[in-house]
Amino acid sequence: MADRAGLGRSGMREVAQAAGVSVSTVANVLSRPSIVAPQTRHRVEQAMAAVGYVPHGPARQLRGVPSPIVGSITLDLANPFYAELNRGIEDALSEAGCMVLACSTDLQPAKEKQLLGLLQEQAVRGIIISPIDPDPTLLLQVSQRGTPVILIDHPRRQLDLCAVAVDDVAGGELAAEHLVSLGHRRIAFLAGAIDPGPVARRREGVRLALTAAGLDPARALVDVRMSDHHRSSVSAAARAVAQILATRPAPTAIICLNDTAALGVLEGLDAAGVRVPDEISVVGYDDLHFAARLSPALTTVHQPKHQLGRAAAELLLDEANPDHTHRETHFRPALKVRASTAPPPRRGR
Amino acid sequence: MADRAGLGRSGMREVAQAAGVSVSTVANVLSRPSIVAPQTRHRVEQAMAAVGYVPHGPARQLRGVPSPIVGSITLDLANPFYAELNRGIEDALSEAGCMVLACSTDLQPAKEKQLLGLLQEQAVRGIIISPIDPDPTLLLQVSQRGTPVILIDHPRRQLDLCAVAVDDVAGGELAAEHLVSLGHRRIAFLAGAIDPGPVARRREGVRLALTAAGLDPARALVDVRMSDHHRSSVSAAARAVAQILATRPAPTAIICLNDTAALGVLEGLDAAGVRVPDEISVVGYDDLHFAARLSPALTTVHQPKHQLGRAAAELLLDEANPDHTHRETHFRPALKVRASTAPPPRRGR
DNA sequence: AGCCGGATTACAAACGTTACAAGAGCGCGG
DNA sequence: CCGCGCTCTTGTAACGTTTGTAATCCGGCT
Repeated sequence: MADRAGLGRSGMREVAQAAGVSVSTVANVLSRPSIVAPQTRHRVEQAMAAVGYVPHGPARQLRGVPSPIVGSITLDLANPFYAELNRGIEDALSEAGCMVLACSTDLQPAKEKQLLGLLQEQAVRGIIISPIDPDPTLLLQVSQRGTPVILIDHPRRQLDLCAVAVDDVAGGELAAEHLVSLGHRRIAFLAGAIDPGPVARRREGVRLALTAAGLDPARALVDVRMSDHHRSSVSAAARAVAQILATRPAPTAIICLNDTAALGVLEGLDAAGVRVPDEISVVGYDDLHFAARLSPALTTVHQPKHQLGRAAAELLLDEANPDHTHRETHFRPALKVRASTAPPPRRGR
Repeated sequence: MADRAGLGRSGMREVAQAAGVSVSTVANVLSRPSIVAPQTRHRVEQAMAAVGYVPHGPARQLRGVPSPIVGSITLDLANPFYAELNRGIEDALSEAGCMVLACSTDLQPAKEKQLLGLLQEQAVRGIIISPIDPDPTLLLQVSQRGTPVILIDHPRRQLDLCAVAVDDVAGGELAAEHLVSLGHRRIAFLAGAIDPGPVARRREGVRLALTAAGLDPARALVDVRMSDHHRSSVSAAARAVAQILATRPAPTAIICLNDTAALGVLEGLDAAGVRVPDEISVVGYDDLHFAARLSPALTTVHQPKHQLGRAAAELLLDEANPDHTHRETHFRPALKVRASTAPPPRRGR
């Protein structure tokens, strides 16, 4: 009766034996306690405690119970943006007794493909993905094979999948409109070596805003790319600064693909002795915790990271619902104006 | 023969039928291809592609194949420290085809217990945990029941478990010695509402260093605690600043439990018009990406976050090894001196 | 005393996979 | 021409659950 922990795992069989009942009675205690006589139930419960019974999830899955595990495929789970996103997913899932299996692709389509395979094999409840591969056929296949897929920040077109997104074009527009209204006429857009969809759309938003302001994007917009060794994105950005400073005519503002890159940009500008925002303005993207505390405080585009994850998880959980229909949840970005942006310097044409 | 994706999942039975062989032959193609005649093998492989076969992990597990899933239980996966840690875990695991199931306890022992249960049920390959509950018996039980447990930053004593740790006492000492050598004689230690082991040990390290310097900890060390609504740790810290500033005699330096809190402290000091480091010095902990870019750049204690996770995952993977012996991997913290620390102001006694 | 119904509990099959033992087919030497 | 050994394939049982159906027990009724 005491807590003698049998070594190794014990299953219903051991419990049944210890309680002097059949395996199915043990099963009944677990899944339909009401049909078991109270006395028997107690005996079985005591036996479960005595042998240290832990139900075996995989076996249950085999019998059709859905897995409590949800896969999350992002570019990098250490990136604070995705870390917050995953946390939002986790919070929504935990209310349903589910958990996040967090995976990083490091922008490599091959890795993404491999992860999709692994997750399918695990028969997860579903997959939430920020796709790097623009081709959606694989995702559709996964979905058709029975693993629900929720897209994050991917243009869904008429795909038969659920999605959550924040409007990246609008985000780019916000940043550019702000700079234009301050008087900037030549703006650098700093991106990585490869453009995930969201970054490309932000650039597109910038382009649209410039055009709308009567500027010629071909002149007003300077494209800069970092050599993206994914982990050291801070220092890569610092190196990109040199390139921007060497451009003629010189941009008077930089829009960065995210706050982490902006961090590196500020560092690089500081090292180069260029003052922000007096000599050049800097805009970030994401509004991470530290953005407001940088020197100078970073003007950036806010994204509802936690809510985004939560919404994705909620859509995923709803897929179990028999009358579920695929749909899309939208969020709007918001500009946070802080100290890193100001009118361009006078001599800056 | 074409890629007609059957809706829903298909198993070996469907493959066998499509290839005109028995289920066991399909199984052989998968697990011991060499014993299958090349011609048959090709036929089966084509059939697998045709029906879109995906192996069913849980069923394999039932037959004894270990799960590729590893649980990671930390205080908060959105916290950059743990996000980096998880990334280290993921990197080591991915080399072995494994994945991280990332969970947050939010400092609640009850949640930790619940997660341990869920992970056990999933029959994960093992669990890597930064425990909040100081009582190790539950963890030992989990381990005895067949789920390997790796501790992170937990005093292992003679527990029969693997562990990785960075020496928190030494970290506290580093911070305090630095401040003492600058001339500080009254130092505030800012902690959360509850102390996880690591924070308590850092405080202990500070105390030891002060004593070693001939100071009386009862006078030289001021304990301050934040009301810890876990998510808004930045603003909670800002509020704690008021409390510190009101203390008499006034501390001339603050050691924060982590960089995130330091972020809030800098913000609060800024709002209160107190200059750092001229009027007060601030030391962080963790050395997160942004620490070097704060204003002023934050002096902090560096922890090898990624390596810590990697080491934990490697220990866990080694548990499968038949001649595995439980052991401990140690790391040393390192002080990063930057601009947020300086000698105390003159009048500050 | 035999039978019935309700309340409990037991049996058996199935989920998708693996591994072992056993079977089928075949060429070769005796 | 038979049987042997070889290669390749298949049948079968088992992993720990769940679930539908059958079996058992009981008291009460006729």
